[in-house]
Amino acid sequence: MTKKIPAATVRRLPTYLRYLEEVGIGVGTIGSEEIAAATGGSAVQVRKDLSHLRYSGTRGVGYDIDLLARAIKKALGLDRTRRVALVGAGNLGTALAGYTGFAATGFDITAVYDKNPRRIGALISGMAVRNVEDLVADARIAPYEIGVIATPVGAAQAVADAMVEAKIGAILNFAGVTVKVPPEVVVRNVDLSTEFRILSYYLSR
Amino acid sequence: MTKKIPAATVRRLPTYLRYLEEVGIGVGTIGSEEIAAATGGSAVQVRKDLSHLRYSGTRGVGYDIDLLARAIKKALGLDRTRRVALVGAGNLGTALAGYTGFAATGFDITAVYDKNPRRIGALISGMAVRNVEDLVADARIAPYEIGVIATPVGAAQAVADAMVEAKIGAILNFAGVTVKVPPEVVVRNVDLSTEFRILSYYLSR
DNA sequence: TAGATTGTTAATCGATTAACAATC
DNA sequence: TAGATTGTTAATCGATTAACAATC
Repeated sequence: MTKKIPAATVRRLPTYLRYLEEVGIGVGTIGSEEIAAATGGSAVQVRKDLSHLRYSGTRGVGYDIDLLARAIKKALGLDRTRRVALVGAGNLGTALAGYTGFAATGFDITAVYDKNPRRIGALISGMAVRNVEDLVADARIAPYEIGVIATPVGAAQAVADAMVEAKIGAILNFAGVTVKVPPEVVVRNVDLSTEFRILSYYLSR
Repeated sequence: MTKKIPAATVRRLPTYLRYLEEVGIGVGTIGSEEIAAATGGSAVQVRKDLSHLRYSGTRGVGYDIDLLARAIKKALGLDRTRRVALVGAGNLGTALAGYTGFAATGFDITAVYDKNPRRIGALISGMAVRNVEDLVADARIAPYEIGVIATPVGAAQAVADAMVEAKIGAILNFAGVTVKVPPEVVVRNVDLSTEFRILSYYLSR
């Protein structure tokens, strides 16, 4: 177990990494000023964030892009592939299943599930949609680490329960409703209407 | 201009409101304890958050659901409809355009844009996809307040530039890359790979 | 009045920023 | 050595929590 990284830093490290991947790994060095400009933060904050990593930059020079990217990956546990189960084969699920791009490597969406018989068996990104009732049994054979909920509101809690039963440790919930899970399961919620409403507040001032 | 609400509170108010809408407006009162349980926070935090509103609860009783919902809506500027322009008519854009549900009322996705000639003219949720080059001119006739970027990485900055030129004040960016906009434009970023990577950190400890 | 529950003040905790030391 | 840039310490700021007063 490595040293704990502050939550705010954990949220920003992926953005830094994404930028490093964009400029291209193995292309020399980069300064905190450039990373900050590209990711919308301040240079001090970038340096403070990066100070939690095992790797340090070189004063007067900057950070070696390759080594920095590796250090961030290591710190975020991105040095291994994680199996992902996606539940919900509607428009959103289809969009998520088709998600590629360099930043998505390391997350292997192994199967897509749905409960609608019309969708079960259909092909999405080359995968035949499976019955959500098979999720727990499938996980016994090959465990999932991450579950993605891309169902309508009404189905979300049942899906979360199944994911917990399948011993999934982290859930990404797009369903627009808070799901209840045991405290050891990590949940992140992404909801369009919540985002709109937050923006609305800042528009109105 | 009303009193400023702390950023952390602004992020949570939509979740409270969503829950109130779920239990049903006009059904009596509700306690901070129940709101906390349903939204995954603590009761003190709920009360502290709600103390920023114009409306106060009743000691010994709780909050009137109807009045509380109204007060949150008012505070978030949800007492009016906002026009939304969605750019990117792929899987994700289609999913977002089809988003409905009570929480989405008040955000009127008026038009969907794309730059791919094959998609222009196609129907998405009853709207004919328009050429993204028309965005600025369209906005001159009827302004948009919010822009949603649902394009691939490569197109995102150009779309953001067009949105700024169209005088859009708030952007919801699903493109997985940080876009540069003037400081008065509010941007929120939603990115699948970033979410996966954050979850990865918590899985690895 | 007693019980329930909100609202506020102060303390603690965590995050950001300023200032500057370190060192390539 | 001088210039550039990182890394750290301390100060400030903002968010959360504890304790309790207020009041229905």
